[in-house]
Amino acid sequence: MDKIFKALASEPRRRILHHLAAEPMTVGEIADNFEMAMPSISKHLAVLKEAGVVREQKRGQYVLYTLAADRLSGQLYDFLAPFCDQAREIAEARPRRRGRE
Amino acid sequence: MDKIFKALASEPRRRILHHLAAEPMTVGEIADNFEMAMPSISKHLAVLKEAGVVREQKRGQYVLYTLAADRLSGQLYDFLAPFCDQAREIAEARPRRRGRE
DNA sequence: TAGTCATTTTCCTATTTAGCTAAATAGGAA
DNA sequence: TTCCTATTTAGCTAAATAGGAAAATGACTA
Repeated sequence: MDKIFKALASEPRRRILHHLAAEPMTVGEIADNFEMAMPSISKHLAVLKEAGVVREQKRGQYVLYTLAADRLSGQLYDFLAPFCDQAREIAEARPRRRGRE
Repeated sequence: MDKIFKALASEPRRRILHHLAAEPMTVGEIADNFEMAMPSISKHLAVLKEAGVVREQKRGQYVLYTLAADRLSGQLYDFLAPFCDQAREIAEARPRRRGRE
């Protein structure tokens, strides 16, 4: 739970998620939308991946990043569950995935 | 949107929210549940208040802090809306409050 | 008034984080 | 192999953050 909030506590990282919501993209394509240098984007992606909210696929020399919207919303519903009835219902209705963190 | 994620990106602050979910508490009562010194708790509460997820009421020399669960969940649903249909429905159904940022 | 209690503010230090450039890694093409 | 492109890693500096101790504020009590 710590990782996801640390990951989301960054405007550039939240912007990256919005870009990935449109379609999966390579690091370079993402970087084209930012002023930031590519290594910085790469590190932001590593943080998002560590938090489980994006997935990466090696495509030859490219790395394609995909939004894991289910993990993003799932973790936030889990967090909200103790504070909000609707979130608790949603969280409980969600299939619990095994293994992945 | 930045303030709330910065606020939640701290385990002590998330623990404080859980305590306040049970009942409103003074700074001292909250601090009794932590190893941390009271000034540190006070500063964490200021961050949470700035993010709009707790409210404070002066009670003589005491300050009573209350969880603003509606603001907490409301902001997270707003964030999730672009990523999750259920969140979008909930966010749109919520009465938009004016003025309070 | 002085004294006490609850809380916040100030000031300080240690740690973490963000961003950069340069170098390293790895895949594809010639 | 060599070259080129995409991405990550390393190393650095500047800025932000967390926490503590001590001082300041504000409210109640004797």
